[in-house]
Amino acid sequence: MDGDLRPEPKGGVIALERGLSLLSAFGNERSALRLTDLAEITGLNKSTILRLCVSLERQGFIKRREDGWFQLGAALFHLGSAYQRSFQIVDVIDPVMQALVGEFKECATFTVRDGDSVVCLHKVEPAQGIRDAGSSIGDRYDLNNGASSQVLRAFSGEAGENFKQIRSDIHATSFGTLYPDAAAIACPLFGAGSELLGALQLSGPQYRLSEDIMTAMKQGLLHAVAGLTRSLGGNTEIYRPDKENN
Amino acid sequence: MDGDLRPEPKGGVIALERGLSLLSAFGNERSALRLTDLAEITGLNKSTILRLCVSLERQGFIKRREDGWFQLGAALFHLGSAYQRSFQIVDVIDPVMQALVGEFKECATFTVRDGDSVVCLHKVEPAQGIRDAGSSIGDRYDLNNGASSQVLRAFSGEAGENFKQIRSDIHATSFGTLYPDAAAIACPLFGAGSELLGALQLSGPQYRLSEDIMTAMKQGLLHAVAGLTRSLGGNTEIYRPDKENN
DNA sequence: TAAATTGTTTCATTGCATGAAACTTTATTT
DNA sequence: AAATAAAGTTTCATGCAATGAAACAATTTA
Repeated sequence: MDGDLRPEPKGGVIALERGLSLLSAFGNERSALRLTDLAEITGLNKSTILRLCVSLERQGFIKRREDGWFQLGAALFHLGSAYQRSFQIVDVIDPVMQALVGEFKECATFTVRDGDSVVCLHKVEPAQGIRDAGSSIGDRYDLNNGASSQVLRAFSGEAGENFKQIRSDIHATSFGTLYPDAAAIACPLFGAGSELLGALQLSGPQYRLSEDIMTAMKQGLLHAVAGLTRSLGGNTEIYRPDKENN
Repeated sequence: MDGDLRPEPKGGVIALERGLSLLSAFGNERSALRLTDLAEITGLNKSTILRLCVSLERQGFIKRREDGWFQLGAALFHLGSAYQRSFQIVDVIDPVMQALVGEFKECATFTVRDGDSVVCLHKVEPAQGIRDAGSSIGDRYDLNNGASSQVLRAFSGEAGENFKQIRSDIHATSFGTLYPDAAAIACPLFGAGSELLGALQLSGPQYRLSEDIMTAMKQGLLHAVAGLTRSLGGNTEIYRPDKENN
């Protein structure tokens, strides 16, 4: 990073992007940063950072602790929650996910597609013990080969034999794709207009997920999704395995 | 609003604050806004908004749909989640809150103080039925007279007879304070350094919360909090009803 | 005590954010 | 369908405000 994030294509406001880059500096694990850290990460001049932070703090996007460390502000949490709430689905699927987790004692995640990335909108974890600690709420990563990503890609109409297969199976599985000893199974959730809303996934350590259990999970997921689709006003019989963008 | 949000005190970056004000425009219920809406709410010139939005979108803080409507972007959700995660407590208290909700079939909320406002960091709702639909995750409001606020104020050392009482009771109740037919009971949660972390609250419709039940809830809460305080490395006997800032 | 690191303030320079105006597109009214 | 209104977009001259080097203060390390 060289702090030279002047809008490449054109248009845009440099000062704003610099301010946003300060916020994004917190996105990776570190929950508190010092002025110097921010300068290193963003490549901005310290004077500039200080000035930008005055504005960020005034609007609640950042908070400077008494010891001088910077932290994210409550405004972000507020807006982040608003973002999640804008997908009204979450409230509806939460109980269903709770039930699935209760039944299978494995993690359930609900992800949506956002461009070429995946956002984990919701996650329900089993009470305790070894579990999939992969993606957690709020995570955002590029589409990959995990079960959920596969589903999201397949039902966005991506071309390819495997995606065709996933569309006709109405589910995808993955074994050790992202984490060597994890396995997952996912299926799509459709809304009223038969449009893809997201992917519902169950995942856990491979050694616990025998073929029998995976089959049971598949049925559990498909059943759950059928119920959801119905309560979301969609038609349960809308899978069109042949639809494919080219 | 007149769009004239030039930094009052001094310092700060106008362009940045304008950009942030665009984000904040979504904070109140409306999950999608048109250009004109944004112009009305923020008082900014449409050209300016468009330019700012280029940057906001480039960094994922906003998303413009194909139909031209603006929505919050995934980056906010990501950072909002990071904010929540920075309070490591949430993971620890969630199972406890789940248990409380399971036992009493009423809503549990965990709130923290942020300056003169309260942020709802976590909420667990009973499976179904009538329930407290008051504050939900991500909400942020001024300190008020609800049970949680009272607790947060009392254990921040606020002066006053009632706060003194709350400190010695180690809990506060409220009946119809915020919503005419709701009632709530809350108690403080302390961390390792005996510092106030936040308030844990149970709330529901008054008609269901008889005196007996409130007593049971009080015991449930105090028991839960004692366990939490222990697992957070704190001393269970740290309540100092006499400590008071003046 | 010196040296190094981090945080803060100032200020002259000019880069870039700005908004009016002109224009296109979409909706609403007649 | 024509006329009108409303919403969205692009352009560009102007001057305001964002900038970063430098000087300074406050800390930490040697």
